[in-house]
Formats: sequence, C-alpha cells, structure tokens
Amino acid sequence: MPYRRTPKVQERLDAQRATIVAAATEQLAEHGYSGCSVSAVAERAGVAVGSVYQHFPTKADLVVHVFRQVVTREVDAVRAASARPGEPAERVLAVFETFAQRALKAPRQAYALLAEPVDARIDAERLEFRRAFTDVVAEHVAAGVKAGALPPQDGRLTAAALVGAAAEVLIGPLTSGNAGDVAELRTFVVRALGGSDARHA
Amino acid sequence: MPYRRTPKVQERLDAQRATIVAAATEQLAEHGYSGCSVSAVAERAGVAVGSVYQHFPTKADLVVHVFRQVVTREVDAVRAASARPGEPAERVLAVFETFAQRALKAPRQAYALLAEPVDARIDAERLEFRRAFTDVVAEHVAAGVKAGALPPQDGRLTAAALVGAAAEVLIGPLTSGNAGDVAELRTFVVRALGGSDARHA
DNA sequence: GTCTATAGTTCGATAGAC
DNA sequence: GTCTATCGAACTATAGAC
Repeated sequence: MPYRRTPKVQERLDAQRATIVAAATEQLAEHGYSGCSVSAVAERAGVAVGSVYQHFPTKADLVVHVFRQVVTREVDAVRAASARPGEPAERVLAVFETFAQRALKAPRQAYALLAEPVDARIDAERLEFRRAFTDVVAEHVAAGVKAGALPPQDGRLTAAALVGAAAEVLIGPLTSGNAGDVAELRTFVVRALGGSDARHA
Repeated sequence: MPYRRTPKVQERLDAQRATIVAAATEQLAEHGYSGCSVSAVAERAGVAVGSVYQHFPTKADLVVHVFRQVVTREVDAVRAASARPGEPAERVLAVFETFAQRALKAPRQAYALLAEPVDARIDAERLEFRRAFTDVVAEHVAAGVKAGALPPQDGRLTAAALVGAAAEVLIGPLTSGNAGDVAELRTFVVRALGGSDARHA
C-alpha cells in the first residue's frame, strides 16, 4: 500500500511550515538578513535544519516568501490608512506617515525591506514592493488633481518620486540609529504635492 | 637569476588591466550585469578568461571596481554642473537635470547603477553612491536656506528625499524604455524645494 | 526528476621574458 | 635555464527545459 499523507500528517506539516515562517519573520525583524541563517531560523522554530528544506527548496525561497508576506502587510497597512475619509492630499500624507511610523517602530525590519544589501532575488522583490506602494499613492494624487485640490501633474510620476523620497529619507535614520524626523518628511511631502496646505506647512 | 618584473612588463600588465576594465565598462553600459560574464568581458578585451583573474580575484571584484569608477564619473559630472554660478535652487536643479539627461542617454548603464538586481556587494555600493549624491545636493540646499532663498528645512533630509525621488522616477522609464519626462521631474524638484520659482513652474 | 546549458573558477601547458 | 604571464579547456555549480 502506497504511503498517503493523512489529513493529520498534512496538518502537522502545515503547522510546522507556519512555525518556520514565523521564526524567519521574527529573525528578519530583529536581525535582518544576517540573522536569517537557516540554522538560526530552525533553532528559533524548534526544528532541525533539514526540516526547513522540507518546505523550501533553498534558503532564498524562504526569505523571498517572508519578504513578500511582510511587504503585503505593510502595503495593506498604508492602504487602509489612506482609505479613511479625507482630502486627497491628506490621504497621501496618511500613506507616508503610516509608512514612516511603522518603519521607525521596527527599524531593523524596515531596513531589511528597503535597503539591506542581500541578493538579486530580493532586489527584484523590492522593485515590486515600490511599484505596489506607488500604485496606492498614485490613485490619491490623481484624485486630487481631478478634484482640483492639487495642481496638474502626472500622478504616477509624483507618486514614484514620493515613494523614492520617503524610502531614501528613512534609510538614513534606520542606518544611523537616530530617530528620523517624521515631521520634516511630512513637510516635504506637502510641499512636493503642491497642495493648498503648502503655505501653512 | 631570479625573475624580476621589468618596467616594460609592468606597463604591459597595466595596459591589459585597463583594457579589461574598459571592456567591462562597455559591457555594463550596453548590456548591464547580464552582459558582464567573464567570458564576454575577456572576449571584448581580446584576452583569455584566465587573464582576467590575473587582475581581479573574482568577477565580483571586477564589477565593483567598474561600478565605482562609473559612479565617480557621474557624481563628478553633477557636481561640475552644479558648480556653475547661479541661485542655490538652480544649482540643485542643475544636479538633477544633469543626472536625468545622462541617465536617459545611457539607459542601460543607468539602470545597472540604480536598480538592476545583482548582489549584496553592489547593493552596498549603491548606498554609498546615493550618499555621495546626497552630499552634493545637501550643500546647495543648505546654502539656499542660509541665503533665505529657500524656506527653512533640513538640507540633508531634503537632499536625500530628492535623490530618492529622482532615482525612483528614472527607474520607470529605464525599465519600460519610454523616454522619461525630465520636465515633470524638474517641476517636482522645484515644488519640493519650495523655492520662489514654485509659483511659475 | 533528469538533462542540458551556461557561468564562475581553476589549473596544467606553453611561450616568452629574464 | 628558470620563472611567469597567458591561454583555454576542464571542473563545479547552478538554472532552466522537457
């Protein structure tokens, strides 16, 4: 009789996989990619190194999986923050304030997502990450232009610029350990949008 | 009699090294990192694969060397452009217009410098690249604030934001092949600086 | 899962400098 | 005659195709 994976076994496998992913996510958040050696992840998950490879063919696949999961969480967070009622410019601001606050609360993780030198696979994921982020911002900028609350501009270009700006501004504090100045970033975004708030900011 | 490297031999060695570096630079500019296989570089340089390893212990070392050389050239170009007389805001604009124009003239190279997924060593070099770029911009922003031509702001933060913005905006056109809209980028920079030109831009 | 293609690196052989 | 710069096929690993 051929071996068949019973539901019970499958359940245990799924649970183990989740444990491993959770351990890798925590390692990433606390120690970045340097802390994501397979042995460190396995130890944290309470499994053998070999068990990690039962679920992921290579370490890179595990790390990419974790990266995507964390990024999805972050993009969802800023999307939710910007979905709350308000002027388009305020929605854009909500995106970046949420982004910055979350990054500064988990600086090691943010650095890993944004800039920590790793490999080509993660580099490619980062491009995707920024594109997703830009999509969220671009919508609100375009809405602002359409409503006349913002001066005429290419929404996607402004959005890309703001995403690049926010990422670059955060990398400094994340690297040096200094608390970044979120208020200054806010001022920059307001001015760059050219919204009516620009004068009082 | 022990063998001693004569000046003549050394000269030939230096010339060969320069040839290899030039070939790698051209490959990078035309085909990015994908075009920088050791065999392709060697062929272009007219030497054997093994000879490359006489000058660089690994391919990564060669590529990092080329990256640094090209980046130095680019940073020097924008620094020179911004050194010409003018208002601080105009100097900042000169940096980004020069940057963008040069990038669009050599799109494959620019993509390689800015975003092409590669490896951790190049990622680390990119952080340095952006820091050097930010330094140039920050000086002019600070000068503008001091002269009262720009509203009070953290010069380094604004500079980092603009560098991030410009890089991110360029990645789109560089990836898609569309000619990027440099004029729109200019408008963005002007607004973000908050200079007196902002109203007529 | 096997097989093929490709890329980075190594190394023994050769030719030429000393 | 000794030593080394150069060469390029061979080795090893990895990625993609079937």
